[in-house]
Amino acid sequence: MAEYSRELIRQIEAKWQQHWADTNLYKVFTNPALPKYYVLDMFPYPSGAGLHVGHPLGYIASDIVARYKRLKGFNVLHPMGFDAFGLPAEQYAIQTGQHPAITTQRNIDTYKRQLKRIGFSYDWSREVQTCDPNYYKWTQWIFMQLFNAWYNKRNEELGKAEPISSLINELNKNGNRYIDAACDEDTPLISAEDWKNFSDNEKENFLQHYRLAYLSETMVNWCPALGTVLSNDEVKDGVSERGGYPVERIKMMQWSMRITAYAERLLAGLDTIDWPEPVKEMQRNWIGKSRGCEFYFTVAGNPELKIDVFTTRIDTVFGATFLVLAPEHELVEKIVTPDRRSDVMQYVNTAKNRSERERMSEVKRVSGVFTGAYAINPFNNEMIPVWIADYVLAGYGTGAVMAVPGHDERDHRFAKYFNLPIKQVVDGPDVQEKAFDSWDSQIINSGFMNGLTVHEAIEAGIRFVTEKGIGREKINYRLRDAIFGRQRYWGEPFPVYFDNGIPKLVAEQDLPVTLPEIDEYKPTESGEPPLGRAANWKYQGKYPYELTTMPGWAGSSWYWFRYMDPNNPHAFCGKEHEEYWKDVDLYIGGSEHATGHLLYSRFWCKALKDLGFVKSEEPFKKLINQGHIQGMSKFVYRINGTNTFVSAGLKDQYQVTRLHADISLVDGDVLNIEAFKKWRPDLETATFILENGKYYCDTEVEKMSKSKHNVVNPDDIIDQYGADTLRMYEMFLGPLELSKPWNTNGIDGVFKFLRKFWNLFHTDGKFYVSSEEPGRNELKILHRTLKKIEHDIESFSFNTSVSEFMICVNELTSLKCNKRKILEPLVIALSPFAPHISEELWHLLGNTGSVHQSTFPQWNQAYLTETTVNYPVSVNGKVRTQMEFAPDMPKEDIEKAVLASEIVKKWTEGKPPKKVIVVPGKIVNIVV
RNA sequence: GCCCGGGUGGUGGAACUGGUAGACACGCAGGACUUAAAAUCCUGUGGCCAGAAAAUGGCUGUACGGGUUCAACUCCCGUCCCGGGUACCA
Repeated sequence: MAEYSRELIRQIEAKWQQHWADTNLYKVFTNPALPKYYVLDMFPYPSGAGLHVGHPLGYIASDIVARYKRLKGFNVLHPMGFDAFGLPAEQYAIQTGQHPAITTQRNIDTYKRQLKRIGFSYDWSREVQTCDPNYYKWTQWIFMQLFNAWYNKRNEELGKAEPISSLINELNKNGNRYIDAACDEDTPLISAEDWKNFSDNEKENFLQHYRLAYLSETMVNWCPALGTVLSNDEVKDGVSERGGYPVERIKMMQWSMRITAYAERLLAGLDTIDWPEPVKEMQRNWIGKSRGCEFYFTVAGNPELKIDVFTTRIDTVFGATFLVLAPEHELVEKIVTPDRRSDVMQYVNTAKNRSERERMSEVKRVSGVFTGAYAINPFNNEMIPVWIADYVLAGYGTGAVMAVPGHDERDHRFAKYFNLPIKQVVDGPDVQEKAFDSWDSQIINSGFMNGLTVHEAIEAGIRFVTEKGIGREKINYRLRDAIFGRQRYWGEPFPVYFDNGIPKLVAEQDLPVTLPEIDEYKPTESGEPPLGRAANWKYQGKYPYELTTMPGWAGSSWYWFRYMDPNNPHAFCGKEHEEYWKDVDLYIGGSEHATGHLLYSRFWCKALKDLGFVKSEEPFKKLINQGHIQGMSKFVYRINGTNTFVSAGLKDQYQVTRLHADISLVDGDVLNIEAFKKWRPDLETATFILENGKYYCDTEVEKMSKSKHNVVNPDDIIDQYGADTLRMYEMFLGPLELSKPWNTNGIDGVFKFLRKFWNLFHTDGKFYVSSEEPGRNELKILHRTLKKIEHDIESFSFNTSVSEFMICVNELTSLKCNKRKILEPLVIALSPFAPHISEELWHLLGNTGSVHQSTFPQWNQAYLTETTVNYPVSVNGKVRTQMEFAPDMPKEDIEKAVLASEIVKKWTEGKPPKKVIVVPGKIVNIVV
């Protein structure tokens, strides 16, 4: 059994996977004596379709790093688990009545079976599942900590979360007069007396303005089809990301998370972590910090009515020719003049009822209405009209803007449409036809600002409003508080009950609040969430529980801590474990989580740190985004109204419908007609119009998904080539970060490489290695390879390490090298990439322990120094010849030798060189 | 529109802080082995040109147009195309 055959591979891989599991090879323990390294994959949602070849791409990379770090002496934490709450399982439950826990478990089993076949070095004893009550007990517990916390901006430089008790103390003493906290905009100012006189109900309502997890009436994205509320990032183009159902904006009592409290720290922290620049940039944009000025205009003839505006361009205030309020703005009612009232109210109503989708798709359409009121510009006392338009958003800034059509494109479009005046106040091209939006010009036509630069004028403007007492500098964020809940069954229940309408936390010893059984997974007839169906589901037998459940991101916002101490019944993570493992050294996952999971996780990590539960400010020190493996979809063409399919080249002659054909039915571009007919009952009677006796399909690169019938299952690749080939091939495909379509074109090359490697250890079909001393040449090959592999893994360039292995094996093969002293270190170096074949050869070499517990061989520069260096010699930048010189030969001598060369003389045509450049160890260039 | 990435042979891709472009692999072509095929092995393979052919040699070439430099896939300016993100954020 010496041939590296399919049968042998199957045996080797099964044998070692079993052995590794039996001996708990990858089990890891907290051990402060050893340096730690934490490599994490973004845990998957276990979908019913199983794993496809795209999933393992990142997992293979992280597994290579994990194994390599172990060989380098690190204590490596490399866990895997499942993000198991989610809508698909619930949708399936609604359709079939099957409990989502059952389907979820089944899917997890499939995933685990598939993952185990690839030979990952996960410590499965640390697996977490977010739907497991032992896990979500702690998700609930963290929610309780956030409910019991507020954000004190006076604590430390950028503020810090504190227990709610410190807020209550202060309220008892001084009311909220001296408090600077992250809280709702509409939080009233109260005295200690007011506070003490509040009823319990009033006290709780007041505290809700401050809690990090709080209940409030907010505008939410309600998706009637899914029966749930969606977060902003789950809505794409006005429809739900999952399913594509319409979404509307409605007001609803909702749990939210005060992530805005952390805006500044989330921003600042980005400079301390090694993440891809695009992801950091996305988070910066998402947080959307802008510095500006907030001040008010008074309403003409009604001086007690003040309209607050926010602007980043106070330097253009003399160019403001009208004000615009959001339709939802509370002052609209008060300022509208009687003659304009009916028009205004009509506009406000349509604007409010316009779905998000309409507003999105009509971004460029101008609409608005005049209120009849005028406001006074405090800078020049000019009266300017006040309008209402839905391009001003109620949720950002103050919900009102000063419109400067000369220097803002939206204001310009509006002014043009309604024929409002346009003033130029920044020096530059004429603004009547096009707004001029410049940050580095001079201010003109602007009273005391004349002659100042934009930046100087902004400072002057802020000073003006501050001194006049009508405004101040203001930092604004685009970031909104995160809605935390959904009207669904398959999620974590809140540890909350209602006592007289007041939300209260259950006692800690009553955790977890487990999901009750219900008869159907739909909302109740009265429109309550599914949990409303649970019979007699009351806290302590009398208090109603909160009926919504936590959103998808709850369980994933802290799971990396649970892996550190996964089975602890007394804490979400034991202190000693948390202090040892601290944070994730390497996190690999898709960039689609840039503004969701990765932002929420950073938020929870910071909050847990503030409250003293963990030590790290940032959860993930280094992040790599792996690219996506796309599918190659195949298409067939059915002639409309018939069951006849026409080959791709002839489709233009007919009216056809384009349909996906499963890729297993297509060989190259040629359809296997017999298999196609058996694919679905309706195709049995299909007829075909062929080209050259064959049916050709069209190909398109698309996302790999079940619905597109282009999924490649890793199991099939493993059946054919083995897990080691799959692993190395996925790495060989190209840089980890790149997205690429899956094709197996090159897989034979990788397979052949492994066989060649195997054959180095075998002579005439028998295992045989020689104990002869290796020659200089062999040692050079070995050490060059070790150096390159080490460098490539450290820089996450796995495709080039596979190439280097190939070069090495090609060279050793042509040298017929079978020397133990060369081959044994190579087995270790290869083991992170191809763990099974390496383990087998390691044992054939007579070793007893596992290769995965050996030590990565150290390369030695002494074997790599060359006796001569090959210099390319170029004349006027064109390489004309090669010359060998000793590595330490002085520049002058090289120059002389080069100029003496016949070939060089030929190219210089005897002319004296203008200049000779000698780059030591690199190149010689002669300029004539 | 704006913000990030990225454009290199027939294909996937390599090229360290500017220093021999196309490593490695696939595919393709030719050859060896074979009755034959598969498998395996060997040789060649960016394009154009010269050479009967080989050896060899020349020109050209990293999306396009400029520039900096002894030297540019790499740096700078402009244009085009592809991918991702974002979208009335005042």
